[in-house]
Amino acid sequence: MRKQDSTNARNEASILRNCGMAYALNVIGGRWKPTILFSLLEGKMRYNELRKTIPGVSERMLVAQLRELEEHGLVRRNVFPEVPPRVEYELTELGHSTEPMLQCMSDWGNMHRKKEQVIAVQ
Amino acid sequence: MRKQDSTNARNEASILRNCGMAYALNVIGGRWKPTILFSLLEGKMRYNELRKTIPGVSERMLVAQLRELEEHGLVRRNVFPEVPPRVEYELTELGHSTEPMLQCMSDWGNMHRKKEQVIAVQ
DNA sequence: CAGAATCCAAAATGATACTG
DNA sequence: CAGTATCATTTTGGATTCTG
Repeated sequence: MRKQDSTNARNEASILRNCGMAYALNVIGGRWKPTILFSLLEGKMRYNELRKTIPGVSERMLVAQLRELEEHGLVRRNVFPEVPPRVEYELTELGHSTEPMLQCMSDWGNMHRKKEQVIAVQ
Repeated sequence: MRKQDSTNARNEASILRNCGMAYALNVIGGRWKPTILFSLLEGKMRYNELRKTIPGVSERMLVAQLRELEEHGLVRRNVFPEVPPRVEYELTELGHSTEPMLQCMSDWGNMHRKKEQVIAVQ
């Protein structure tokens, strides 16, 4: 087996290996989604309540990301027909299945950031 | 304790809870970094070899992301003084510490994508 | 080979004002 | 309250050419 062959085989293996990652990034990637999901792990929340847990997010972005999460089946949106309106967001079962992944990310961040720093998104 | 108080307390707790996440997103967030790191978990690689394991990445982006990962101390860049040049990238100890997090992401992706789909980045 | 430099297009994000 | 709509800005990405 020549060197070239083993290199190509390794590349193909890596590409395949990266599939799951690519899918995950597609669904929960981006600047806001992990934080949104992580907040919702605490339980259902109304729109403005959720927004307050995520410093720096704009209304536009929060709504857009919530819609994408809903499309991908991670988040359920409950609209109550009241005045003033009330909308609650909560994780679906699929949404809850991201917990280990999100917890890993959060743990890693807490482990490696300087203890004193309080990091806000961005 | 009024409702408002408990809501505020919950928000502050969530904001703090999100710090680690925010830090993690800052360091390994973005479209390419998780895939780059995940590929490098396989071992050190030369620039073009690494590029082949990540379909869709441009030279410009790959270099830029590698530089940022280097700045954050996750990746080491070894330049060999040869002609033609050889540059090898490998994870530092800090880089390796992302393995559980990356593995979680990849596992989640593999678990939930349709088994037949082969997902390329983007 | 491993990039740097340049130019441009497209997408993501932000700020603000407005509305059912 | 929970968004929309609009516009401005930033970031990201791609294509191409060039170089030690």
